Amino acid sequence: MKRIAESTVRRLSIYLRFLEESENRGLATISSQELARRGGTTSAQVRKDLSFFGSFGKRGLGYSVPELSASLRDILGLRRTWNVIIVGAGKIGTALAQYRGFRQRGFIVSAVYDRDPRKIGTVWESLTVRDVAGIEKDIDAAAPDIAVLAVPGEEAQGIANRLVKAGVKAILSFAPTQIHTPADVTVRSVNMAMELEGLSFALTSRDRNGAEDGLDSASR
Amino acid sequence: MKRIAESTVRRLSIYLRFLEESENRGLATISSQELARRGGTTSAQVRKDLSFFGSFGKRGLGYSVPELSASLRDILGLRRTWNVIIVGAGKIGTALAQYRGFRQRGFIVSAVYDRDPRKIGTVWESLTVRDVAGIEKDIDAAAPDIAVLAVPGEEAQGIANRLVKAGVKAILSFAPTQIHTPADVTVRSVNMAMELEGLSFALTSRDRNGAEDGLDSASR
DNA sequence: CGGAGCTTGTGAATTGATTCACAAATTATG
DNA sequence: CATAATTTGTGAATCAATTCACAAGCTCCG
Repeated sequence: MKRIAESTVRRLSIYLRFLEESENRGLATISSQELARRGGTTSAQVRKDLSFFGSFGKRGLGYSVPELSASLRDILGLRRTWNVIIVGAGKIGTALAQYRGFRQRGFIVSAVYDRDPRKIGTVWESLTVRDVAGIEKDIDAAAPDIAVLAVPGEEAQGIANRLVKAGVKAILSFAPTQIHTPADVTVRSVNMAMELEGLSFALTSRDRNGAEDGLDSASR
Repeated sequence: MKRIAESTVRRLSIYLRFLEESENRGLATISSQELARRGGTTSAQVRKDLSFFGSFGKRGLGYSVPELSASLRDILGLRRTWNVIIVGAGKIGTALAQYRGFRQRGFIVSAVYDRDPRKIGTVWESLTVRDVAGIEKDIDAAAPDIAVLAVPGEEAQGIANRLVKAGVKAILSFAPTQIHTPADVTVRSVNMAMELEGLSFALTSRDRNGAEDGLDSASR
């Protein structure tokens, strides 16, 4: 099977979000044009993205909203639930553990870990914070699909190594540093510092060059 | 001036993070090779990225750690501080408002807004939550550089429109939906759902294709 | 001080992603 | 039922990003 670009997968997510919204509003069909408008891209891009996975539309008519929704959920692997653990019960970890959106989309947080004895044992919404020291044993037993890494930068790589050794194959990292893993482990990372610096760069170079005529309108 | 790719700017951030770490450890010089290893890229990529902005190294020796650090901070616009407001005092907004990393890197959170009367007036770390109804007046007076959007998806576009109309030129959005703005406003967005779905896709297609031989090692 | 050993900076080549453009399929209309 | 109006799916063309590869410059050592 052909390798799918990450940019394509990101856009599929965006299309799905909008399709679900359209589904709720009772729309029956939608064109690549409209999907593109809302996703901040072009209709050719939408069709190309979908074409990697099959042929979902009807010429002259567009796509059936519920059918395309279902297909995208299928492609993205969202027909099942995923077992997620969160490592790090600091500001971010706490916010994530309580974030409703996770469960809503089938990502079930089954455990939260920290190393701070003052945090271990505390309970949020039916989840007890566990000691990170025992995480390998837990991973062995529960085989979580995804680990969310919400620990300070200095500790991130060390914890990642332990997670990988214990068998975790997917990591969502919030650490401000780059995480290295073997090729069979997928890492996505959210780096706030990087995003802010991207904005800082944009604001600065705009000033430096005098009202740049750039033409980006939708984000990323 | 040539347009700089977003991917280049993202990498500059990564290089800077590692340079600062090296600076703290007292390293004097560093090669593109080493920078690449830690940034999960190649030495040619590092040199190309830097070449867009000038010539910072010494052949045969590498880059001076403090000099390159300073140059990158300069390029990224980090020699000054930036005035940041946070809109939405929910889980994410709260976590962000208290996040030390912001201030550390020169992003000063000057105000937090919400529309919930129960939240308006509450205080965290010397910041009082203000009524979002009056945000236009505040923006007029304080001219914040960056607005962090941490409101529910349904409200995000509406608030973004108000921010833009009031003069905000840079937005960091945490909304799960795409935000549209005029070309002169830069938007970066962090979309948790998208990241999780990316992992779900990777895990699923790995299974579907039977232990894919992909060769990604560092994240994004 | 001369040669060996590195490492940068950068055009050229390659690889990858996006956009174009159009035939084919479908619906709507009179 | 024929014609006009849409809209998909997809090779080909273009545009963008990455990698290659090597001359040029610097350091170090004997």
